[in-house]
Amino acid sequence: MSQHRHPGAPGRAGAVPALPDLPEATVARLPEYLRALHNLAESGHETVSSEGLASAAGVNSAKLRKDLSHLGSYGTRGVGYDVALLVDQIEFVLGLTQRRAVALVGVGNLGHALAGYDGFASRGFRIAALFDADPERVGEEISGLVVQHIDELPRVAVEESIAIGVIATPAPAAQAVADQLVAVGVTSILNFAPCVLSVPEGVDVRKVDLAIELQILSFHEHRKASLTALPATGGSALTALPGGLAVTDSQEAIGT
Amino acid sequence: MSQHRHPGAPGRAGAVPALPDLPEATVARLPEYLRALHNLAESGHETVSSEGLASAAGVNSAKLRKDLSHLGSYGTRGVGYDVALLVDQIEFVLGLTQRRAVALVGVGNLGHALAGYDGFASRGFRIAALFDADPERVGEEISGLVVQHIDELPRVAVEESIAIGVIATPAPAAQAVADQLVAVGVTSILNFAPCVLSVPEGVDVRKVDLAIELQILSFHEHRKASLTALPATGGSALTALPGGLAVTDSQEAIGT
DNA sequence: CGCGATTTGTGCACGCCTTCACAAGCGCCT
DNA sequence: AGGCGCTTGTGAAGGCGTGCACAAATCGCG
Repeated sequence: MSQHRHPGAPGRAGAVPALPDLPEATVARLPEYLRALHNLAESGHETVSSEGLASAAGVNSAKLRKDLSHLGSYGTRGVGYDVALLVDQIEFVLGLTQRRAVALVGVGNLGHALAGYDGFASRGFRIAALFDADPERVGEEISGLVVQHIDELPRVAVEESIAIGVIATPAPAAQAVADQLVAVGVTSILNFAPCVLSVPEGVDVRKVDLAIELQILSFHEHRKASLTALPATGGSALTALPGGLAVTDSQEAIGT
Repeated sequence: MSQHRHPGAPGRAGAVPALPDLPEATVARLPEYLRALHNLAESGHETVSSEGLASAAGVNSAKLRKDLSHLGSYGTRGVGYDVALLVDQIEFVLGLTQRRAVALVGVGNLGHALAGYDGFASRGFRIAALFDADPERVGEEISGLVVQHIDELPRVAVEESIAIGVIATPAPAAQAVADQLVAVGVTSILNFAPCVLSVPEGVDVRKVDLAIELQILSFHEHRKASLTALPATGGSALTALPGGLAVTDSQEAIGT
C-alpha cells in the first residue's frame, strides 16, 4: 500500500514519529472505530460527524471525541472528520501500516478455524506459519500453509519475522508454548487456552476465553431470571437445582 | 449494603438465592476464579488462601478478596477458602447450576470450531442446535449435531429451551440473525461477527472480535518498537502528535 | 486458657474512565 | 463582511475500580 504518511508532519523522513500514550480503554476502542470507518468509506462517505461515527461504532459520541482527541486534532469543527484521513491516522497509531506476521501454534479444533479466518488478513495481519506438537498434524496443509513442528519455531521465527504469537493449544501445553515464543523474541501473545500465562516483563498477553464469555452471559441470564417472576416461554425452566430450589427471590430493580 | 445472610448449611443446592448485584468487573473475573478453583480441586486442595487463588487466577490478592466479599463471607480467617464451597457458590451466582442450552448460528470456519469446542460442555453449557442459512450446509453433521436451517429456529428454540445464542456468521448476516434470536426470546447473545448489533433493551450482547485483539497487540508492538528504535527524535517540528513521547508505560499483561 | 501466627474482610485514598456541558472554531448564507 | 448554525475539542464533575493497610477473626500450640 501507500507509504505510511503522517498527516500534519510535513516532510518527515522515515524516522519513527512520536506516539502519544493513549489510555488503554481508548486503544481498545480504536479498532472498532477503524472498522466503522472502513464501512463508511466503502459506502461513499468522505466525512463523518462524531455522532455518526459513534453510532456506527456503538459508543457514546462524547467518548469518541475524547478518544480521537488523544490522537490529535484531525476533525474540522462544523464539518466532522475526514474519513480517509482518520483511517490513515488510526492505522498508523495501531501500527497497521506494516503487515505483521503472526505465528499460530496449535491447529486443533480452534486453531484450524483461526488459520482459515480471513478476518486476520483483511485487517492487517498475515498468518505466516502454523505449528503443532503432534507429529500426526505436521505436514497437513491448511489454507495454503503447511503445519510445521513446534521445534521449527526458532528457524521460522527469524525467516518470517514473526511479531505476534497466537496460542490455540490445550491448556496444559500453553505455558510451554508461551515460553518458546518468548524465547524466539515474540513480545505479543494472544492466548486462547483457558489458563494463566506467566511471561517476562515487556511481553504483552491478551487472553480470549470463549467459555468465560458465555459464563458472563449466564450470570446476566440468571439475574434476569431471578428478577422476573416466571418466564412465559413455558419451557422447562426448572429442570435444574435438584434440591428443589425455588428461585423466586427478587427485590431489587436494576438501578440504572 | 449487603444482606447476604446465609442461614443453615450453604452446601450445594441448599443456597438461598439472594443475588447480590455484583460490579461488572467482578462478574468478569468470577469465571477465572472458578477455573482456577477447579484446577485446585483436581489437585487435591481442600482449602486455598486468597494469595494462592489469586496467583492461580492471575490477579491481585486484595482484588480477589474484595470480589469474593461481594458474594458474602465464605472464607475462614486464618485458614482460607473452602474450595468446594467456593466452587458451588460461584457456580450458583453465575447461574451454572443449570446447564444452559446454546444455539450456534453460522457453521462456517469459526462456527465449525466452536461447535466442536469441548470447553463449552465442560464448563456448564450444552450446544443444543446448529443453524445456518446456506442450504449446502444444512444436514451436515458436526460433533453429533445436524445443522438445521435458520428457519427452524423458532421451533427448536422452544423444544430445546434455548437460553443463549452464539452468532458466528459473516458480518452482513449478523444483525438479521440477532433479530431472529431476539424474536424467539433469546436474551443473551455472544457475537463473533465484526459488527455492532442493535438489540432491544434487556438483551445482553457480548462481542468477541479476534482481529481487534490482534490490533490491540499491534499497537503495543508499535509502541514498544518506537521506544527502542529512537531515543529522541531529531528536534524539529514533529508536532503532529502533541504530548511527545511521555514514557509512562509499565502495565504489561493486559487483562480484560 | 491464652497467645501468637495467619488470613480474611473492609475502610480509605487514589487514579482512570465516563459523561456533561459549553466555549472555540469552521463553513455557509445573506 | 458579518452573522448563524453546526461540530469539535476540552475542562470539570462524578462514578467506578484498584490497591494499600489494618482491624477482626480463627486456628494451633504450649
